[in-house]
Amino acid sequence: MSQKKVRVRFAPSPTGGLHLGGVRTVLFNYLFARHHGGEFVLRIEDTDQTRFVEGAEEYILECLRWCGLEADEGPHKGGPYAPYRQSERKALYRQYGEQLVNAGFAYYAFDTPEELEAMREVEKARGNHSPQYNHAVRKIMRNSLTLEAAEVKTLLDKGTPHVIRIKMPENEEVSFTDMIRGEVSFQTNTVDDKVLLKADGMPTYHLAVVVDDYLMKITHAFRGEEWLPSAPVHILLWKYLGWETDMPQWAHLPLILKPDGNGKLSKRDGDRLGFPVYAMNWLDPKTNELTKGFRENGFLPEAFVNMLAMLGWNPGSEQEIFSIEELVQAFSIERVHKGGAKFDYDKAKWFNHQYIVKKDDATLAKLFQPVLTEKGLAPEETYVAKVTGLVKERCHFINEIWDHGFFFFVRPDKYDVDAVKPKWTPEKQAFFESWITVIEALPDFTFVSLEESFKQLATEKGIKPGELQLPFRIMLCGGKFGPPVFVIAETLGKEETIERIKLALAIFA
RNA sequence: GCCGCGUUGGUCAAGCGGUUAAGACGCCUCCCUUUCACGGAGGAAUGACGGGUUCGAUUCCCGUACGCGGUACCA
Repeated sequence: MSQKKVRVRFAPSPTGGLHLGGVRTVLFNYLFARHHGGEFVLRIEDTDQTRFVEGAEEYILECLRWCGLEADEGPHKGGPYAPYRQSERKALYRQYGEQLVNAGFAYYAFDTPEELEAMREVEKARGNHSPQYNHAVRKIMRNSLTLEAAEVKTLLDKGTPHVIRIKMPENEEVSFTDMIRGEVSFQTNTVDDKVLLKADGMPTYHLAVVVDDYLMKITHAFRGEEWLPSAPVHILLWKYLGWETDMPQWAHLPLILKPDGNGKLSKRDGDRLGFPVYAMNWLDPKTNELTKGFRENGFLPEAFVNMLAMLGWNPGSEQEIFSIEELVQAFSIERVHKGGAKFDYDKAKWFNHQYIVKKDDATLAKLFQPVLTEKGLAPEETYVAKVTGLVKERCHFINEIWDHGFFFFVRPDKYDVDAVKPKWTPEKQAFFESWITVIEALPDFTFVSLEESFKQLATEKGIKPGELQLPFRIMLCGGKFGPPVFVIAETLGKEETIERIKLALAIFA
């Protein structure tokens, strides 16, 4: 066992919003690094210039910040292995491609896109379902393996567009031990000669990921399961570049699947089923299309992170609610489940509810403030906090504080009269009229004294207090909801309570 | 098609050769509350299929099925 310091990396390509699954990959990286006292680096894999999206990198950074999963090194703060954007490391890669060519592990290929297309057509016509540029095909294409050395030199000297491809060996088995799946192996014959360096001089993911993981001294590489099929290319590259002993340990994370049916969860599913898929709102600068995020939907980052941790990983105990510190403590990559997990929004809501209930009222009130502001309301902070404390038990989201407590801020604009009228009597009307005078004179306006006087007067008038409580609730809230009535009254205060009783009495009569 | 990975209730999942096959979400019933929620007590519901190996398979092996992923000068 080497004693190398653990270094992991999250390497997104900045092409859009950050998906749930991406955040989970970040999380697992982060937890693993912290658990082992290692470092977590953020590397931007922007080698495909045609897919560059304005603002995507900033968005990713902001997501990590919101989730509390910030990287120790990255384009935002530099570090000993800067730069952390592959586009800024462009000059680095070519030498490794050439080293590979010189060692006979790779070759120059001059085929034009048209020639490639023609080859595929021919292959398809021959019944080849998905033509590959492989050990057989490379023998009939235009590359440094088939061309005369002198011609290759001329072509190169003239600056002819070309790529560098890996030369996959024939009849070999490549295997490695995945931290989650155990031994995984591939036959090299089934893998094609992947492009390593593109005609524009940029490396492909395949080259860049191994060069940068090596240069950045990455010890453990976690990525989605969709990368498993190209693992043999990467393994071979580590070997061919002579870095085999420094190769990181791999772990291919299971996918997050859509709740209904099968397949990878996509933002489309979110739109379709009515829940967010991205961490935060993402506005596509090209299409102007807005994709909803967990943050804007009223999720607390701790809840979001906790929920994600339990999707594909479990501690082996019955504990489900974990602070980030507890996660760091408990996390182990071996306990990551192999199979994909269907995303369950109801469970996500449950997690958020747990955290809302736990969170202190003042903080919650602050997060809720924007909703109030948007409605043109500006109640006192302490009042908002008090209300929040009263209703949070029934909220799954921050925004729901309004749904469950709006009547603390505005008078009801409609009443559930159907719940009152059928059983309304002049006696009940009289009860409330006289109770107003009773509470007006109350020395203290607390839910205890309110309830006492309410029940006492009801008994005096020969009405069961229970029959009066629902009408009273509707007077204050407009409907059958909310915290205990007398607590509502106390919170509203004497004046407002009396006013609402009078207003409602006029309607009930 | 080919290659790879996977498969325990509706969902997340524990288990690592002998269990009444945990727990959570959701659902249902009841209690609490003359609102709703929280809380509490119950309930229904699970090892894809077929072969082995074994005294004994959810657990190990092999097939099959199904699902997913990959099969680009995208990551």
